[in-house]
Amino acid sequence: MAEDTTSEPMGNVTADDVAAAAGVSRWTVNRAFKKDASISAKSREKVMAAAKALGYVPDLRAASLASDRSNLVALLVDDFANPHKLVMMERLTRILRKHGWDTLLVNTLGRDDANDALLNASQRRVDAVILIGIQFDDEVLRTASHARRFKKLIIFARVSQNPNTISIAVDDVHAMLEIAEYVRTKGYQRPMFLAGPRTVSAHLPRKQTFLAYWKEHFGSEPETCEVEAYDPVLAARVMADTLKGRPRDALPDIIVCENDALAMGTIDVIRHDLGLRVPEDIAVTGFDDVPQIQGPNYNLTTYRQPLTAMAEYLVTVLESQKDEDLSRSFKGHIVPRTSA
Amino acid sequence: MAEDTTSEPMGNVTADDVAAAAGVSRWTVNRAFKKDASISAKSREKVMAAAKALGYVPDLRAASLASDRSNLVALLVDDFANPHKLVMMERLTRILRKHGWDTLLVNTLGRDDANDALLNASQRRVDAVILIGIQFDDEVLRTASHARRFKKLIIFARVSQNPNTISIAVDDVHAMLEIAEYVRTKGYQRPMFLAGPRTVSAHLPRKQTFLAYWKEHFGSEPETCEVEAYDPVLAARVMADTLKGRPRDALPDIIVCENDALAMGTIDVIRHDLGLRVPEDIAVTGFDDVPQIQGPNYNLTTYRQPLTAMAEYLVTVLESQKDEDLSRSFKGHIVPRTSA
DNA sequence: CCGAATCCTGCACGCGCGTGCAAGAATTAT
DNA sequence: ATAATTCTTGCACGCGCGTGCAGGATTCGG
Repeated sequence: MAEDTTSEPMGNVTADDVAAAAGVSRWTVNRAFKKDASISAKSREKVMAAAKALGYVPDLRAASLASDRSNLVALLVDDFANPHKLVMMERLTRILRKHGWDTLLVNTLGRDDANDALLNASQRRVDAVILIGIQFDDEVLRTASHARRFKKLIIFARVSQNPNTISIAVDDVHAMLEIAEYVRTKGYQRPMFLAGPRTVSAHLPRKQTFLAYWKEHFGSEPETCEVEAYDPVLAARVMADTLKGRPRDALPDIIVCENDALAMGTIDVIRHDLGLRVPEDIAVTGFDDVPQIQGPNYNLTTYRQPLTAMAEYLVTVLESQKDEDLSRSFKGHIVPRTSA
Repeated sequence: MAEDTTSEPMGNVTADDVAAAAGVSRWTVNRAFKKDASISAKSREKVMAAAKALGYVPDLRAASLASDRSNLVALLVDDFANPHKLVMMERLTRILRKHGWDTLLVNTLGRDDANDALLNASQRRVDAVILIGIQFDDEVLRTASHARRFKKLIIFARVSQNPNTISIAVDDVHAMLEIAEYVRTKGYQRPMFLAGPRTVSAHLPRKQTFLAYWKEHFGSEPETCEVEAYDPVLAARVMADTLKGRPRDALPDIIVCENDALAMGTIDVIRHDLGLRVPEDIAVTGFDDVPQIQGPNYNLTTYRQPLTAMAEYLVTVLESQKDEDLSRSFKGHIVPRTSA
C-alpha cells in the first residue's frame, strides 16, 4: 500500500485524537493552542507536533459555543454600487483579521430586508454587528438595538443619533467646513450641492454644514440636488436631467458632491452631456478619495477619511468590556487635485 | 415600573425556555424552526408565538456542531483593487443568502498568506471554500486540497487544472475567440495584448487564445505586455512606461486587455499621457463589464460573464451530495460599445 | 536537604442543538 | 366500534471545547 506516512485525516480530527497521539490530556491540547495559557514549552511542542501530523485545528464553533465569544463580526452592506464600499471592506477585513476577528459579510438587499439581515447575524451569535450601509435608518436601528441580541451595534463611517449604538465616523461638520472654505477661497460663486439619499440622519450634516456656511458668508442659499443612491450611474442620470439645456449662466460653477460616487457621475455628465470642461467650466469636489478618482481622468479634489485609524479603533471597541459610550469621531483631511 | 410587557431577553434565550413557555418539549421547538419537519400546525404556532415573545432564534453554531453542516462558506479574496471583485461579492452574497447560505469574507493578503486564510476558514468548519482571488496558484491549491479539511474547494470565475477542485468559470477560449474575431472584422491591424499577472494557469488561456488566433490569421505574433496586478492604477503606470515616447506608427491601433481593470488604466494613459483619442487613435477592449466602464467616459467594448447563472450554479454545487466532478464552464457574450 | 511558593496538568460539567427511534395521539378503514 | 395507519411527540446521547478548581510536579530559598 502506498499510503501516506501521515495518517490520513479522514473525518474530523478532534483534540482527543491529538491528546492520545501526544500522550497528554485533551485539555493540554487545547491549552497548547491558546495564546497565553499555562503550559510547559515541552508539552506544547509535543502537542503541536502531533497536531500537525494529524492535521488538527481547533473547532471555533465549539469554542464559541462553550465560551460565548465567537470572535466573529457581521458586516452588513447594502450599497454595493458605491465603490467606496470596496475600500471599506478591504480595510475592515484586513485589520479585523490581523487582530483575530473573522467577518461575516451580509448583503442587505434593501430597507425591508434589514431585519432579516440582522436576524441572520444573530443566528450566528456574532460578537458585534457592523453597519456600513445607508438604509439603516433610525427605525431599523431602534428595532435592532431593542432586540438586544447583539452585544455591540456599530455604525461605521456614519453617525447615528440612536443610543445603544456605537458610531465610528469622520467628523462631517469639520470635514465639510474644510471643503466649503476651500471652495470659497478658490473664488467659486455659484455652487450646487449634490446630496445622496436622505435616509434619516445619514449624511445630512454634510449638506447642512455646507449650506449654512455659504449662507453665512454670502447670504444666499446654494442650489441643491438629490440622488437616491450613491451610484455613479444614477447620479449621472439625475445630473443630466437637471443640467442639460440650461443656459451657460444658469449653470453652477462648482458642484460640491456628498461623495465620490456622485462626483464621478457628475463629471461624466459635465464632459459628455454638456460638452464642458472640468474644472474650467464647472468644478467638482467629492468625498472619500476612492481609487477610481485618483487617476488623471477624474483627478478629483476630495476628502480622505482616516480609514485605517478608524478600523483600528473599531478593534479596540470590539475588545473593550466597558459599557460606556464608545462612539468616536475622527478628522480626515482634504486632498486637493485638479477638479476644483 | 415602566417595564416592557414582553419579558426582556436578557442573556441567551434557549430552546428550553421557549419549550417551557409553549408547554412542549425542546425538540418540538427546534422542529418548529425546521423547514419540513413533521410537526402539527397547532404546535408550530404555539412555539412561534412563544419564540417571538421571548426573542428566540436558533443558535446556528450549536446546530452546525451537532449536524456537521454549517451552511457557511468562506469567500477568499485577495484582489480588492479590481472593481470586478465588488460585483462578484455582491452577486455571490446575494444569491447565497437567498438560498440560506452565509458568507465568511476572508481578505487574503497575499500569496504567503493563502495558507493562513485557508486555516482561518477551516477553523470555522465552513462547508466550502470559494476562491475568487488570483494568488491561489496550483501549489497553494494542492496544499489546500491535500489537507482535505474542506468538503469543497471552489474556484469561481477562473479555471484550474487542480483535481479535487471545482471550477465555475466562463469559457475563456470561446470568449477570447469572440473578441479576437470582433477585433479582426473591425479591421484592426496592430493589436497589443495586455495581460495580468501570470500566476500559474490563471487567465493564461485568454492571452494564448488571442495570440494563436492572430498568428493563424495574419502570421504575425502581436506585441504583449504584462501588469502584475489587476489594478487600474498599476496598469496605467505600466502602459505609460511602455507607450510613451513611441512614434505614432510604433503604437498599436488596438489594445486588447485581459480585463476591464487593465483597460481602464490603459484608456487613461492613451488620453492623458499620450494625448490621443479612443478609439480613433487607439482602440481598447476589456473583459468583465464592470459598472465603471459602462458610462460615457470609458464606454468600453467588453465581455460579460453570466455571473448570476454562475452564482446560481454555485448553489447547486454546494447542495450537491455527489462526488462527481462538478466543474462547469459558461458562455458569456461580447458587449460592443464605442471604445473599439 | 526540607518546606514553601510556583508552575502544570487533569477533570466534571455545561454550551444549544441534531439524530434516530419508540411510544403516544389522531386519523382512517373495515 | 375496533384495528390498521399515519402523524406527532419525547428522549438519550453526542458534537468539540471552555471554565474553574484541585492535586501533582517542579523550582527556589535557606
